[in-house]
Amino acid sequence: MASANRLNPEQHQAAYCFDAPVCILAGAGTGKTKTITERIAALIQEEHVAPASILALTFTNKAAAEMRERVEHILGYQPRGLEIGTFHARVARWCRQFPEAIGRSSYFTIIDETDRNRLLKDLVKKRQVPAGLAFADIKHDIHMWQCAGLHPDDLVSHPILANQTFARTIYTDFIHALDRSNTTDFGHLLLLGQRLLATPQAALFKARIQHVVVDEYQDTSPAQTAILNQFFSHAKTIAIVGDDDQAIYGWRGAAPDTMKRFLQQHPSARLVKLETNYRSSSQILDAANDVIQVNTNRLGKSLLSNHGDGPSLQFFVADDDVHEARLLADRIHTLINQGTSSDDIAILYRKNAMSRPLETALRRARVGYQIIGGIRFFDKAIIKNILATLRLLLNPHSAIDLSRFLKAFPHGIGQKTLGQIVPTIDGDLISGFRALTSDSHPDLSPRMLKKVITFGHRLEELRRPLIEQTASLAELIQELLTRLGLLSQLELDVDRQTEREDVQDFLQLIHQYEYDCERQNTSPTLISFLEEAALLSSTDTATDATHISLMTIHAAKGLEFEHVFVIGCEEHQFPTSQAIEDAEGGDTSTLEEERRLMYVAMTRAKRHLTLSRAKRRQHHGTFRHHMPSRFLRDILVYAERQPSQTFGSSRHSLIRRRTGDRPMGRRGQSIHSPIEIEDDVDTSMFVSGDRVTHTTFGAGEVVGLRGLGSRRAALVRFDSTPTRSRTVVLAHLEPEKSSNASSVHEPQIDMSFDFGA
DNA sequence: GATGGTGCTCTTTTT
DNA sequence: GAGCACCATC
Repeated sequence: MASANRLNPEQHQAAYCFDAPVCILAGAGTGKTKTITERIAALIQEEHVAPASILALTFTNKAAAEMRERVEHILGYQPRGLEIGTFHARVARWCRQFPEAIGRSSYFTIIDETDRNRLLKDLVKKRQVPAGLAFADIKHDIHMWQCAGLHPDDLVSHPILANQTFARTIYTDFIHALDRSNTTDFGHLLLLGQRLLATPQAALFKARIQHVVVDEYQDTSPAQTAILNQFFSHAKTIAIVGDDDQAIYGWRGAAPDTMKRFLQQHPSARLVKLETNYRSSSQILDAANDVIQVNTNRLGKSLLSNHGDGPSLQFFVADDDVHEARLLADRIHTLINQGTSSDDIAILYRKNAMSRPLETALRRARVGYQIIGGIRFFDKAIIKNILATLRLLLNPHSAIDLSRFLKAFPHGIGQKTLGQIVPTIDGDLISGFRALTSDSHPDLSPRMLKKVITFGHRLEELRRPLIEQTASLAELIQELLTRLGLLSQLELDVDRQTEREDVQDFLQLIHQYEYDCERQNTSPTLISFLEEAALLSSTDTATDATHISLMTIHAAKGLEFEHVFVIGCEEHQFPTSQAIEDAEGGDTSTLEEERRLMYVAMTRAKRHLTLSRAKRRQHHGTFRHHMPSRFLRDILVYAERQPSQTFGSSRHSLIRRRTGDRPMGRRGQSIHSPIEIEDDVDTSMFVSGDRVTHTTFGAGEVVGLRGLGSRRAALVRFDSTPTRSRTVVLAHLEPEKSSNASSVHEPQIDMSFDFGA
């Protein structure tokens, strides 16, 4: 039992609890992955359980891969049939086994968020939208129903608000459209899984699963819980792992009390708390606890550091977002020069848009970085077009993919004709390009009809080699892209360098996929490749040791770094405006989630945690001023209650850019020398309202800023043509001499958070 | 039907 | 700062 020796007593108790369901409350950095991998290995090795009877569900593919690897490492061999994966990936696999049980045929496809929204929008357009109802609200309602595991049929008996009836209609249309086009989206996939597990076809397979392990249980939605319950009812052992303080997916339907409810549903369950933190210094944990302790209704646990003291936390205050990015880039540049490895450094932010100034600053400082999440490779337009083409050829019923295909590769058939041949609502069983070859289109002119039919036959021709798999996948796809003319088009166009590279990367990826399949003794089919592409999460990218990592806090969940920088610690950014407004209206749940998010961010750090804020930040082209985040205050107020600690060794030292007028006054405090900023030519030079002069158009006023390809531009209303604004390149603009416009935007209130001065 | 310019609106977070 | 709808033009 060598493996068990590596566990501490609590971890051991959690891993080896086989006689009752166990709820493992695992704080950040307490070795929960280790505990569950040991558990899985122990089931196989010591309890002699068949690997195929174990189902382990994780939140990301990356977590699943890591878990599988670690289990294999402990066992020393690859267990056969072990079901490890994300909810979505497992469910998709099961559905693929019994497609007809859920009203699908083989080769059903999974559409992504963008395509789903496009479909929803189309459906909304076909109906009479009630006045005052925004698309966002409809989308939100449907999303929430899907998370709750509710099918449109369930809504008949389910209480809904009066203003939700239209959304319900659209939801019904939406499900019909998915059924008809043999597709599904992320949300519906889980409902299909739920339905599948209730069918006789799945009974055998369902009974096979006898041991269930669920990671990140605090973030499971009711739709996911419903699937779990199908196994919980007969499973011999159950282990759920999670941390209610790290529940950050409420907007995806996860209730913050999910863990608590598991305990209520399983009265015999044992609660095991893992509270020894092996990751962070006590300074970091203390500060993180200061933030999280404000929340009410926690299951309650207190993390104790096993690492002891570390350096103090650091704070930066920057003038604006660009300045903040530069300060960080400088600091990181220095760290790396001093020998810190790049993969020990991460910058975390609340939302993706915050990465832009960072990217500029890091490039300038010659610091290699990679963005985890953000725009995925598979989200790039050119790749999406190729994927849509492949999906369409595989699944001729997919109207969504047909529409995208025709936009990407014009065949003289536009959206109008498409609308006439592809019925998206009501009745018709034919859709997608199968609709093309059917000859009953009374609305079309004979000329158009001929065009459409020819086109349909062409697609059938393109389709055949893919279905019959006459050559390797990579060859087939290369051939297809050649026949569509895409490759020659890209060759000819100088401006499409990036796209050319992306397509090459894509083909390379297919090669890689075929190679991987070969190694794992599975056959590389197009459908399995597409599925992997669809379900690959944005955070699954492999990390690279020569680059620092940039990501949202959500994407950082489960990761750890020696140095963590959390930027944008400002009211209305973090916490978000929405959370602040909700709280003012009496609903503190979103604010509590923001607080947990800060807790997650802070506990990613092992030894060095730096928090920064900018006094003003560019929003949609204009600057907005922000007060320091209340979370900063929660940390610092607490620090002040500890007067015995001198600053140099205290938990909270301070680095602040000297503004020249007021160096901070505390004894022993370190103040960095002033940091020079050179002026940059970018949009932050101008803000809306600035008076400018253009080399040809003369004087005018900036009304907006925008990007124009790789160049930056401003939207200017010129005095000579006051009725319309013009987009002009920044290089042609100069601030009008007398202008004082930007100083008008100075803050009315700036607490200039003096951190205990 | 395709294309290109223009001016709105807007996202937190993602499987 | 991007995506989108809308319009004018070819």
